[in-house]
Amino acid sequence: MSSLVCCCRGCIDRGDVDLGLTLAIYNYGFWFNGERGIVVVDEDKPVIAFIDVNGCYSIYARECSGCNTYVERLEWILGVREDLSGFYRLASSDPLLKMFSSRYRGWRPRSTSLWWSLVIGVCQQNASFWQGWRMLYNIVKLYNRRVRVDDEPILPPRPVDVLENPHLLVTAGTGYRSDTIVRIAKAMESGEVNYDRLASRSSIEIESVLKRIKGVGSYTARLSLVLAFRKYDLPPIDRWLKKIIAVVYRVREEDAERTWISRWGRWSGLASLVTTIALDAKPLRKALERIRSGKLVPIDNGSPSPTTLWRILK
DNA sequence: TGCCAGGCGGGGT
DNA sequence: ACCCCGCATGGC
Repeated sequence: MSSLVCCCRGCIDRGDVDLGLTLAIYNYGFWFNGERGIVVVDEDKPVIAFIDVNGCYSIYARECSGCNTYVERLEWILGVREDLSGFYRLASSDPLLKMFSSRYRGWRPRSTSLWWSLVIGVCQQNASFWQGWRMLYNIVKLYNRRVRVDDEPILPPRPVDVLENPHLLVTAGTGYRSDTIVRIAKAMESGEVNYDRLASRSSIEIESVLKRIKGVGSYTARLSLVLAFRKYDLPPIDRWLKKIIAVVYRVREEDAERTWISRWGRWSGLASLVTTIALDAKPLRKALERIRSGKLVPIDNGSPSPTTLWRILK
């Protein structure tokens, strides 16, 4: 287990970003407790940040040479410099997302590593929201990668951890998806897929490279564009969202993607993610009921959803 | 019990 | 370019 030392403390200028929302949504209790979040700044070294909802952070690493870089990366992960005014301008007149966008304006997507975004996508394949996030939770808990800071926080497994003990993926309930996760781990380890090399390329190019991994299709690759690259021009559209688009905008399902992109433009991928939050990632049937009754913001009745996950799975 | 769920690839036409 | 099926698993 790595022992980490505190490299730097400070407070970021969070502007109008609501770090409470940003840290809470789509997160687990071991990485956010309502006051303070743990952000993995660099999975490999590793570098982690503790950050309070007020923006004050401390960054831990094995050695402290690159502290300014770490702070910049922390800000990028939290999206505090990201200008979403274009998205909100469109959302303010959108029948599906205007309610969410006016009440959750301070939220930003929280980025993950490329590796972890792909694992997230694979766990969502052909499964419900709850099943997928439960799998992901099991993976983190079973690999139990820890670093030595006062309370030994848990980190996601690295590709190498998964390759050392691939069978734990099955124990985690990923079923046939485990082979895909292993292939992703190999592609990352061999350098065949590399974040820094991809980051400067276009979304279409990144998608096509990621799709070379068997088991990674459009949906998973595009979810990575959103979560790992903060590129939103190619939206992840699964059968859930496709159906919702068809109903809300009264188009044929085959026209759903075109409709979505022409409506949201460079914000399409963000709009996809926001839709899942606004509808509490309910299964299709219930999501459509929610739309019919106009309940287009998260409802906290204690049941599992992107906004309540952190209070349930700890 | 049997069916479905926020995909995907492979095999058919 | 389609259509269709199977796929591990867990929830209902």
